[in-house]
Parts: sequence; C-alpha cells; structure tokens
Amino acid sequence: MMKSKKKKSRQTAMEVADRLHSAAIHLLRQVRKQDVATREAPARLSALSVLVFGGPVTLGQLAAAEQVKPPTMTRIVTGLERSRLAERVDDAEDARRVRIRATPKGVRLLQKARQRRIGNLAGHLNLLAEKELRVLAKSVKILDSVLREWK
Amino acid sequence: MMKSKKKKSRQTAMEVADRLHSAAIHLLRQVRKQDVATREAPARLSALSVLVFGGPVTLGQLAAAEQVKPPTMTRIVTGLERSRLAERVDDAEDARRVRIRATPKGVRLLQKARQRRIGNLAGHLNLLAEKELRVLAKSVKILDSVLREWK
DNA sequence: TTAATTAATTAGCATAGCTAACTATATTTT
DNA sequence: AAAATATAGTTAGCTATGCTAATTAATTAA
Repeated sequence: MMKSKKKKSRQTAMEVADRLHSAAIHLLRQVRKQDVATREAPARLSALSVLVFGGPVTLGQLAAAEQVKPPTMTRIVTGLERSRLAERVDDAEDARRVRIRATPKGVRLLQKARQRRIGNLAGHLNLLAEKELRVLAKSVKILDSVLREWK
Repeated sequence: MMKSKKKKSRQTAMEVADRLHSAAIHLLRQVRKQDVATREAPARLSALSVLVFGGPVTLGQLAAAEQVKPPTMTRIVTGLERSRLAERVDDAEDARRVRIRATPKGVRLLQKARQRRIGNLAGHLNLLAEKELRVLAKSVKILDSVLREWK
C-alpha cells in the first residue's frame, strides 16, 4: 500500500522566501481594494489603525511605528484631525510632546474598514479544506515568531 | 505515553484571516526597508518588477497590473525612462498603443533589489527549524491557490 | 544660567494617486 | 466611404505622502 503523504522536493529558505514574499504582496493588494469604501487615504488608515489598536501615542512614536519621518506624520495627523478621526492632546509630563488619539468616530471607521478587509479574506479562506486552514494557522504562528525576532 | 502533538484550539477563518493579514503587513514592511539601497521610488520598482518578470506590456496593461489609472502609469513610466530603467516602444499592430519594456539596466537593478529583499527574508527563515520551513512552504502553496481564485 | 538635546512644526521639493479634458488612432454604423 | 463611436495614451490640475533642512519651544545637562 502506498504511503499517503506525497513526496515533496525539499525547498530552500530562498525559494520559500521568494514565494512567501510574492504571496504577501498579492494578498495585500487584494484586501486593500476594500479600503476605497472608507474614502480615506492609505497612510491615514494605517496610522489610525495604530492608534485604535495601540492606544494614544506621541506623534514621534506614531511616526516610528509607521516608519515615516516626523514631518510626514505631522501632516497625516493633521489630515486625520480634519476628518475628526483623531485628535491632538497635550502631554501633561512634557509640553514638547503631542499625544494623538483616535476619536470615537475614528474607532468606528477603522473597525468597519478592518471588518471589510478581514471579512473579505476570511470569505476566501472559508473555501479551503479544514486541513489547509489548520496549516495556514500554524504558519501564521511561525511567521509571528520570525517577525518578533526581526529587529 | 503522551501523544506528541499538542492539542490546538480550532481557529475560525476569521481569526486566521486577521493574523495572516497582520503578518503580511509586517513582513512586507520589513523587507521593503531593503529598497532604499536602489534610490528608486516604490511605485517605480513595483512597475519595473512587472516588466522584468512579465515581459513587455502596454501601458494600459501595466496600469491594470499595478492597479493604478493610466495617467498615473504614464508618469511612473516617464520616471523609469528618465532613469533609463525602461523604455517606450511603438506597437506595430495598433499605433495608439505603447509597449513598455525594461532595459538591461532596469533588469539588473531589479534583480539586485529583489535579491536584497528575498535574501534578507531568507536569512530570517533560515533560523527556523526544518519542520517549520516545510509548514511555511505548504502554506505558500495554499495561499497561491487562494489568490488564483480571488476574482 | 547657559549650552546642548529633544519634540514637533514649517517650508520647499519630488513622487504618486485621482478625475476631466484632449489627441490620435481604430472600429462600427449608416 | 463618411460619420459616429470607442479605445489608448497624454496633459492639466488637484490632493496626499514621502523626504531634508531650518525653525520654535521645552527639557536636560554642564
């Protein structure tokens, strides 16, 4: 009787990296399409997401989290304020600092946007076999460990 | 004797989607850092990548592949031409069309950029156990199948 | 109490996204 | 065949997002 597992040619880290990289690009390109419904620009949604899930932070921390320079974040925050999605709050401990926090409207908008993205992706994952979904779940944990080390 | 596999709580497609989405974002954010070495802007590198791996295409096709409107692609291509990374070629069959193709310089630059990205990621994947790498390899195939269906 | 450092903003530049309007070709209709 | 329609790309003009350099204000160190 045949062994049920297929013979797989061993893949190098380089090959896996290549295909993983490509899959990540295409996956995000797809889910990002949902964001047009928000009528908010990508950089703003992304910064808002940090605020909603990471709590209020200083402008500098937000810039670092988004990997942009402070002047760039100044303008993104100004944009979020104009849309009433976030607001600047004076820092009690250090008057040079400005804390940024999401407004209730910002929280609502982001949660809807996120729901659309994740729901859309989940819809596609639901077409997978139970077993495949379990493999993906395992991979995500592995990826998280890789990202935690990253630097 | 204990069973060696750990008991896992079953995860819903929604939970997996959520974590996969987040992992993809953070993974790309990390690898993208390598691109500063190219001194070329992200949109140009991305379009060049389509040209290098997908062969010469019309401007409209390139815009569609990059999910951008034609006027935007006109300017990205103009930028690539100024850097001598790509060039416009008249289409013999339809004089309205413009074919875009990567120059040898463009091919070289992109391959180096890609090498940096993939090499960097592979360096991190190499720290994984053999078994984990195999799980990731499997997942990439599953993801590819998901992406192939997508729309 | 100066001097140096840090946090954010402003100014000014390049890139990248959009829509609307235009030019030039191809195709379809009459 | 001529006129009308459709298609491919560009141009013009707007907003947004990235940068560096210079500025302002507040804190910390000498």
